[in-house]
Amino acid sequence: MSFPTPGKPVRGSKSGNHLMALFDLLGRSWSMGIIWRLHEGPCTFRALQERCESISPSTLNKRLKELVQAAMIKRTLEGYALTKKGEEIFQLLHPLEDWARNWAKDF
Amino acid sequence: MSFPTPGKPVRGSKSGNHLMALFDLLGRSWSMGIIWRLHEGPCTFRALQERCESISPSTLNKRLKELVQAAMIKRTLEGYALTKKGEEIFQLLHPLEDWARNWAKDF
DNA sequence: ACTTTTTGCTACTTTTTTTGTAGCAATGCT
DNA sequence: AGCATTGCTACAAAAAAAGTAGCAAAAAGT
Repeated sequence: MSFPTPGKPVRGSKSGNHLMALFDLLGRSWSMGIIWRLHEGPCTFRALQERCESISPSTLNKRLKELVQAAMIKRTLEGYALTKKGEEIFQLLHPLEDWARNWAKDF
Repeated sequence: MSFPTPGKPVRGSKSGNHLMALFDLLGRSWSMGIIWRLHEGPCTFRALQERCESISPSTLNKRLKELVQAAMIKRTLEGYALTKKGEEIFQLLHPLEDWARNWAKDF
């Protein structure tokens, strides 16, 4: 199993532009949700599945493998956890929360 | 055609948590890429298709309709363009570019 | 006014992703 | 030993995305 690798063709860039590779990775179902939920703390596969409310084990497994390969998630004695890079991505996504709150008002 | 609406069930939240709705929307293929490319300036459907390098018209059309409904994109005399909200989202995504550059070094 | 080009799609089929459900092997607890 | 929990895998079904062709409307050119 592979993940959208910078330097290889990805969605949005035949030459594998790094940003497009990142968009391809984060733009898969549940990617951002998993990172978000994992930030609450390391946890087991099954617990993570529950945090996500409705993810199937097959999808969770696939996404986890990709994110591990992409160095955003690692396995620890306490289960799956964000790496330093994963934590950084979380911090970059963080501002979306407030923005989304505001955005939601219009619906 | 509908988009992940805050307040209604979305991927990651049965109650439609606004952030999960946003993740659902942005986490569809090409969503972030389209926003990114549109920031270069308003343009026509066909031109946007070329900016995206490899998007199919059916997917582009679907994504555009969703993003228009989500108030991130509007139609103008010059073609499709980011709205104020779309521009804000772009600004929030912007830091990902530098991060991705760095991340890419490890592959 | 009429031809040509460009534009914004739609229609349709194929391929890929995601979902949903069942369940099994490994580990740990009692 | 027996039972519960964990981390998955297998498989089928549904949904999303890709790929290709082409048409109707508008714009541009002559």
